[in-house]
Amino acid sequence: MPHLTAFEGQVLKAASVIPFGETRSYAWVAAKTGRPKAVRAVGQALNKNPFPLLIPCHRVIAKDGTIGGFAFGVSLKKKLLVLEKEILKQFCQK
DNA sequence: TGTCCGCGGGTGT
DNA sequence: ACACCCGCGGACA
Repeated sequence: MPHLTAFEGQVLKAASVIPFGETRSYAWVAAKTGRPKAVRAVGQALNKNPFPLLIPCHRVIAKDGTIGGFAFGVSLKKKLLVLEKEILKQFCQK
């Protein structure tokens, strides 16, 4: 747990709470941190993404549903979202 | 849709 | 203290 600022901690915390197969907006995360207008700062925090494997940062997308960006590539982010969606579907069927 | 501006926090200088 | 970066959001045309 490298030196994270309080704000970054809040962001990561909020992001880690996002349920599997679901998505939230940057504004949503920002609201969770108590800084509703700090959406850009949220993006920066997620971009740094100290724990890519622990934080579902790919579940955080823009409010209009578009992918803002992703540290490992937007295409991968899309794939991950689709993949989770598919997996979730499998669980519902079986 | 496309453009523009305000926004908060982190980091470098 | 200042400037610049950033995975945004909302307003407006």
